[in-house]
Amino acid sequence: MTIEQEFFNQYRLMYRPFINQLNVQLEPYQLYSSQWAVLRFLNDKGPHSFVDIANFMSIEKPSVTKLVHKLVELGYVETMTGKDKREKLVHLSKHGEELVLEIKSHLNPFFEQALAGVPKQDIDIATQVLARICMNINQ
Amino acid sequence: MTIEQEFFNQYRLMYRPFINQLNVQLEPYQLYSSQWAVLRFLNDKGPHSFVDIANFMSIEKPSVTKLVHKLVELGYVETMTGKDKREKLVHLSKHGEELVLEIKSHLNPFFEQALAGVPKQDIDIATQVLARICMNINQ
DNA sequence: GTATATAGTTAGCTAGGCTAACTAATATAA
DNA sequence: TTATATTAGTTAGCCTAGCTAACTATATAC
Repeated sequence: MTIEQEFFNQYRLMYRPFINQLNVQLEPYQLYSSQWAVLRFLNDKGPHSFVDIANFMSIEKPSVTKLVHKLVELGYVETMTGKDKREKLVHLSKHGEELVLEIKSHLNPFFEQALAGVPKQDIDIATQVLARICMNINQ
Repeated sequence: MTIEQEFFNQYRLMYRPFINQLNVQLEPYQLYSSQWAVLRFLNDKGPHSFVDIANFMSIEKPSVTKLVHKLVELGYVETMTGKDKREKLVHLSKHGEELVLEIKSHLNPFFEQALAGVPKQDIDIATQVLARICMNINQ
């Protein structure tokens, strides 16, 4: 088994336990991890269109429609017309902004526990490896 | 944003592009990535029961039933009675074994390209980080 | 010998995506 | 300037990849 194979094995092996635990953490807020990903994107990068969200998350437009409409329903985001009459910009509502802050701090202990015993330097390296793979795959 | 948050953001951001590309690579073999995960497990770790597969993959038994039955249908795995009349051991068929070898070598260029420009040492560190997280989450 | 636990199955559900086909608005090219 | 092509978002209906609840058959414990 090559070290590349080993890496991707391990990557995939981690996915389900991680997502399951993340969903447990998010349950008190009645959010699923995919919805949380949208909220975090809007919080980190500001208001964006449906197409922007689709591109960032590597999903298709109809999937974004569903996610955003659900978040609108929950009152966490709002939409406004964008640079022309076709485009809609999605942004966090007041309530959504507060929620994101609350969830971020709620998740921190979980993240820290998950990375317990891992040197900060190694976390940085691993993050850079993941980012590089994204770049390599998407170009 | 803490470095832990950054790591998990990046982890999740990579998932969809990676799985999409992996499924493209597996398409010639009429396999989905989840089915491939089962084949690889059986190849790497030898014959195992349905419960073993469920535990290893962090999924539930009924999900394993579906996956394995499909692989039996495709002729890639076979089942035999295990250590008592309840247990069934799943193992690769002759055809399945050949296929795994073929797919592994087919995937190598994809994995190498995805990790292009990443020092071997960093791949190792990243792999260990992922393994450690699995351990931390599952204990 | 009865209660409990374990392995696998079945039925039916959900999250989280997808494609195809559509509308409305905008941009481009003849 | 109109006809054509492109873009943003939506709708309908599908699929993968999981899930829970309830079941059967077998094995274990008391």
